[in-house]
Amino acid sequence: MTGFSNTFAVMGECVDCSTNHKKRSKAELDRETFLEEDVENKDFLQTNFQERSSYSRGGLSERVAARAGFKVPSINTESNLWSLNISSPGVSPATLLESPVFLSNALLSPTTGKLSSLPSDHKAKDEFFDPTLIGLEHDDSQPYERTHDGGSRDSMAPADDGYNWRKYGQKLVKGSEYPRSYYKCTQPNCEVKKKVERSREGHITEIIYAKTHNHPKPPLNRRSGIGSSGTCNDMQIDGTEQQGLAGTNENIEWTSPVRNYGSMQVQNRTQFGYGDAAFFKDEDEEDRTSHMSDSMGYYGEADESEPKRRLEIKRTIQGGLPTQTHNNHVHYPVPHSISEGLVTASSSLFDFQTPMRPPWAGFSVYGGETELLGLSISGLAIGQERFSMPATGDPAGLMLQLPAEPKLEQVSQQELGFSRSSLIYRDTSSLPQI
DNA sequence: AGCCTTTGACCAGCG
DNA sequence: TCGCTGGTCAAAGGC
Repeated sequence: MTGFSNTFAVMGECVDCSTNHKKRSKAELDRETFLEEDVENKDFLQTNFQERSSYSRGGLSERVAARAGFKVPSINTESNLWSLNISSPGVSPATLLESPVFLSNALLSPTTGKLSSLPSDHKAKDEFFDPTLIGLEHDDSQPYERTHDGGSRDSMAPADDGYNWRKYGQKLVKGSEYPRSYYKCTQPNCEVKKKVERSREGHITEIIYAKTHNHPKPPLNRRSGIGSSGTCNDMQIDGTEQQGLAGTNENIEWTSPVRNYGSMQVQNRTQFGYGDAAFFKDEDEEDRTSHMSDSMGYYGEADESEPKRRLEIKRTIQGGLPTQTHNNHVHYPVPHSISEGLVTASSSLFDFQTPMRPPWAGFSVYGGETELLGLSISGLAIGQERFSMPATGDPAGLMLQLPAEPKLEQVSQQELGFSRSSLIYRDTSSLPQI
């Protein structure tokens, strides 16, 4: 396996975790006020799964952001927009979104619940985790993406998410340090646009997508081929059925009705789904539970009976959702899977909120500055192995720095039982408990 | 030739 | 009505 860049980073806004944070707008302050009030709600996640109103206003992402310190993808279902704040020098967020690290359940076959594209041997696994394929390899000499024509242009290519974009404008937006670039999907009749903000160093600080693609991703030999090169395109896919599924991860073998369900959700909501609470609005809890499992592609072990699984995934829900354990030590559902499919995205949230998850399937964020150090990311559990990378934290920006070499750990099938392909943010035992 | 970025101008919404 | 702001247009030029 080639080495990982040590500059891979996921950075979000730190919500009032230090007094040295940058000045914030009134809207941000108002939001924080709202968030502080909401901390009183211990079951906020469950609430958000059941209450569309708060969810659709982006409350969930903001709450998660408030608790996790990350600015997570937010969804505005009314405007059909979502935004992502992410900084990844040399790694396009879009690539990250599609990488196995963030794709989690996307690897599950919606039909069988199995990892449809799972390599069967070590070599294959290593290849699968080739960081060049998932966009984690980073050349320090290229702090940002450039167009593939050798970087002769001064411009930086938009975050490559597999689609072709044409820049049609750039503007320095008030309140933003950096200019905002406007891109349109070059596909005829596709109205998808995105706004990208980059820092002076070329780091993408924000991406906002609008609307959804009404076409599959173009072939790889398109003009702009950075980032997605080989990411997910080597798997079988029913291309005719992914119409409307924005950025469908080609790792998924869409062969079940779940595909249609997912497609419907994406078309009606947002390009990158995150959670699916609204879908369950009019359903009773059991149905909701069932749909959750469907939507997230989780079908449990192959030898489990459907009623048993239903009863189990229900007990989960009824058992409460321990989302906050201490004042400053919080286990949060982090949107680790920010892939372009709602099926995947919805599952990620559920994975993180469930108390059924194995003990390592948590993500801790500490309120103090130094406590972030030592935070680790355990990645995609694949087959019998788990991919993990110790990370160091940047207290100011919540930047997680990954070491050169990720670590593959053996993971028992039992551990993998609940969510075998989920990316796991794990708090290490070395982290201080407050 | 085609596709892209750049960039100033224009437009629409809002207070 | 006016100014501000974000978003878009379109001509020019590069690759």
